[in-house]
Amino acid sequence: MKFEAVTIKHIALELGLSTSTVSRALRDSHEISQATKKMVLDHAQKVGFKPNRIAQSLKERKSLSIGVIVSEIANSFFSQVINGIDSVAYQHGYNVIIAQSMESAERELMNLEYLTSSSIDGLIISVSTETKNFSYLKKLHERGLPIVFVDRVIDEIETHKVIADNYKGAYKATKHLIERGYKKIAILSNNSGLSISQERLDGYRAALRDANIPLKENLIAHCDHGGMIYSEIESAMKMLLKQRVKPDAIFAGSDKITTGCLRFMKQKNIRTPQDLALIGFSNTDLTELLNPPLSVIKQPAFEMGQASATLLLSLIESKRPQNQFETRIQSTELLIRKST
Amino acid sequence: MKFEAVTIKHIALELGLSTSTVSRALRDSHEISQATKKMVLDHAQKVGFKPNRIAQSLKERKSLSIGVIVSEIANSFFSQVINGIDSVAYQHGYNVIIAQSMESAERELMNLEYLTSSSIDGLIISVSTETKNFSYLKKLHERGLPIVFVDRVIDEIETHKVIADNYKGAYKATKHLIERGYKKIAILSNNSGLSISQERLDGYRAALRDANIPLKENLIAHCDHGGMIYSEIESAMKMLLKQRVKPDAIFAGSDKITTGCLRFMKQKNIRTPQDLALIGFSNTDLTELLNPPLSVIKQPAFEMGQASATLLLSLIESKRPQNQFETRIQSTELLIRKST
DNA sequence: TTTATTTACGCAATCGTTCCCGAATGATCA
DNA sequence: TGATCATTCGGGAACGATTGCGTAAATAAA
Repeated sequence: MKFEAVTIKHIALELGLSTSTVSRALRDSHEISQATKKMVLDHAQKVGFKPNRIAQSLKERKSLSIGVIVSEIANSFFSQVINGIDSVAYQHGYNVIIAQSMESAERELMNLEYLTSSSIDGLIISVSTETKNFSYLKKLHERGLPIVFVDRVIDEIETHKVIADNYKGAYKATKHLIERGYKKIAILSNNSGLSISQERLDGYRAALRDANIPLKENLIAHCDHGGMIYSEIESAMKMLLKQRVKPDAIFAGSDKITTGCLRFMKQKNIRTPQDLALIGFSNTDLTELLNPPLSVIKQPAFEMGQASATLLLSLIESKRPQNQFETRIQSTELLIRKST
Repeated sequence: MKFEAVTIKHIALELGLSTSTVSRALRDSHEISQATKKMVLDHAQKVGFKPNRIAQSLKERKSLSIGVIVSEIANSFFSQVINGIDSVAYQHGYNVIIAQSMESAERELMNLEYLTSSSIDGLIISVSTETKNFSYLKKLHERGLPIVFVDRVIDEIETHKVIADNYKGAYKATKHLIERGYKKIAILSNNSGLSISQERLDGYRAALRDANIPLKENLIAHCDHGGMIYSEIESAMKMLLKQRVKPDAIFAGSDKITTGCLRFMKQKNIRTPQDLALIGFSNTDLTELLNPPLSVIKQPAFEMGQASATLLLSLIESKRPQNQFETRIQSTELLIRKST
């Protein structure tokens, strides 16, 4: 069914003017008399005229909307990031079109193709765990699509990036565990292909090194799907707990993995922190209400969203191709609670 | 900076054809020879042609995108709803444009005006707590914009609606509390203007009546901003606990309010369930990991999203104005855990 | 009065696609 | 052989808004 809208043509017809005059009057052009302007404006108001944004987009060759691709909306970190993006975009009159990859490279590509068929002016993306082939993304970027990476970045593509200080965050978390007296600290990391995983792993390694604790490779586990599937957390944990040197603390690499760990421990009646301490990256605001209240590394998700939107808009609205790009590293927060 | 795209015109020029022929070839029209089709298709593939969706939208008078307005994305219930909407929209080739009202009627109106300036084909909305004046929404609907309400509906506008069985959910929760032996059951409801609040309050009242427990008006409190502001939960709780007949159980009316209550009790060292039992509507998947594990009424958020998207698409794609509308009531689930 | 200048508006092209008409071609039939 | 058709393609007008350019009328300057 049709939604009949008032156009500039209707107004022109009813007022006995040309469409150009009406358009100019609405845009407050200096070459239209005050009298005509008032007449047009009043009439437009009366009939509830709203300029057709699609026609404007076609004419102006921009859509005033930005695309956002994240792995999952229903994830506290990403929903907060989106919140930040939305707040900035909204202020600047931009629409936000959201798509989820669900950690699937295929869906990510489809979303990408879909969003970029001239319907977005720029893109903010946090790549999926599966993404290995980023040639399509790279091609888009080379053809001039403004892109900003947030959280999970691709080093090979040179553009603005907004990330949390994963290295320092992981370092702080590990150091905290060490200071608490834990000796056998395992890490349950996200997919190893992800930038964040590498950075966090580096932080973990550095903290151990600085404390002269030897790194044990078999205390490092990965969740290839970022904890999207509970069973991978389960099997990773089982693997870790089967080791000869059983870990006394777990450092979890993402929101989903952190809560997944806690779920696993509860199921297996593993007490926290007595049997096994737990700390992890997380952004849910419920961590202090959990049992036990979780020690976490919290990322400034909302601010990261804001920063990426700001950077993207500057890219979109800059007249000439940009080649100076910045990587904003935003600091994380260590919240110490009962689980460590 | 510009993102130069390949158009049908380029292809036509390079192949020595007219734009009409190219267009028809791409759309697999019967009046184009197989040879020409193949030539066009191959070439389009080669140069990476993607039809400009904006131009298509203008021509076809539809945008293939649907608008979604919720109070807040970073709320587990709504993010799950959006997830459901997205899954259906995606399958049908529709974009989802998301906007948040942040429980503000003003922002809701602005989003509405923005989204409807010919850039969406339909709307799924869950109104804000503040929304009292829905005349603009009604006008849009009368002018033919397909609208589906989800969760928080407006009775006065006749269209498809998707809600959870709030009445029965609240009834079950209250009955459960009664069966557990609680006598003085308070309800901390959402904004009283909201449909869901009324339905839940009705269920609460009915359960008390059926158990011959007199209803005490001063055990009913409201959070006008839906728990968006923590202080309103705090003051409501303080009010309830100051009553002469102190409640022994709290029934919380929304996700935010439920966790807000728990937060309050933790702060005040009120033990759950010994000092005060707690049950509430909630959709976070962390409730069982909380301290104590929370008994909750869980809504089928994802399915509600799917249903509303399905209904909206049927509305959009129906040829003639619809006047038979349905209200889908989806059943809730009572999850009993330690907090009651 | 004539010329120059400003003011206020209309014409028409444009953005990229789609689609209604024609029209040319070759095949088919009476 | 001339008429009828199906096939295959091009011309050009939309969709709604914007804008460069042209121009009539009104005003100012000479």
